[in-house]
Amino acid sequence: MQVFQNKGIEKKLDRFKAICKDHGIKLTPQRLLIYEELINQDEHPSTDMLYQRVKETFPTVSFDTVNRTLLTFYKIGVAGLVEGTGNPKRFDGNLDKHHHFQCVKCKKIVDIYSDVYDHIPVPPEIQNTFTILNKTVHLEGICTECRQRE
Amino acid sequence: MQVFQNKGIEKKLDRFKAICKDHGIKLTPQRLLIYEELINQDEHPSTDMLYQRVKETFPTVSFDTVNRTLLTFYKIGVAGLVEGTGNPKRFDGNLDKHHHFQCVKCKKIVDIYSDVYDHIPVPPEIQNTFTILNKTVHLEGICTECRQRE
DNA sequence: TTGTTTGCAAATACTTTGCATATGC
DNA sequence: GCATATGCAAAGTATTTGCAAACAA
Repeated sequence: MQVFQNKGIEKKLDRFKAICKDHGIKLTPQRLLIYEELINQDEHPSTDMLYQRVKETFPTVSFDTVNRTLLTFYKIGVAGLVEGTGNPKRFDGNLDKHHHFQCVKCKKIVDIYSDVYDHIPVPPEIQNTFTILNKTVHLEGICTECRQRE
Repeated sequence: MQVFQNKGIEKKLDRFKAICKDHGIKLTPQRLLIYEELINQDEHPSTDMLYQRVKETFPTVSFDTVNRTLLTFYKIGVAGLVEGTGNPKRFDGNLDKHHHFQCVKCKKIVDIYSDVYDHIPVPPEIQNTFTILNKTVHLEGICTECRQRE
């Protein structure tokens, strides 16, 4: 089981390195570490959240590098950017097709996997007018913890 | 036709005034004007966009008041806040159930009305775990103008 | 070696807060 | 008259930019 998990990470790392090469982007230790920390998390971190983590193993890294790196990752398609109504930006290392639920109280974001959501149709008028690149369902509400806390 | 249009606006204004009263919120000329400008627009304005407009008929209004007012409107439920990945916040005077398409190039937001989208089901695991308050579909892509401009 | 990346610092953008004055109710 | 709202200014947070030194290729 452990082996499979590692295999998955190795695979992602290889893919990551390939994408960097494709984009003429250098493989620095900072970038590698930031990438590893990002895919290691499921809390959809902001730059600061990730900076705090990365600093632990790489104390000299700057907030700035983490931020620029995440934006670069987003641009070259190795990271996602979560939709929402507030600040700061929240990133997503999970590129498998999925959707989100966000708690309006604690701002927690939870991944939702749904075949139905993946295949909702694009209305024909839209299909013909725009080029659709992405399609996501966003659920909003109150999570169990916050409901109990009331 | 013109009459119907005005009637719709009158209706909204009445509803707006009622909601303000319910929330113990005073009806100031600024608020009234900001509300009118907001429902008069379909470009999902940011505070600044709306401030520019409001200033034309009310030159002494401050950016600050516009911003605070929009946030208040959101809180009492007379305005929506558009989901997205960037800044600044974009508001929405249209409270009819609808969804959005956003152009990744020019950031334009277009309303989408779809019965199918309005009725997508909530996955049972989610239904049982969280209280769902809102459910929207977000499409992203390239609009006609931006495609031609390439 | 060469062009990119980093870390730092400063600048900008966006949002929020505090407070005296003005104003709706 | 009283409590809230406004306008202003300042502070706070988030994001972006410029640049010299460091580094991957």
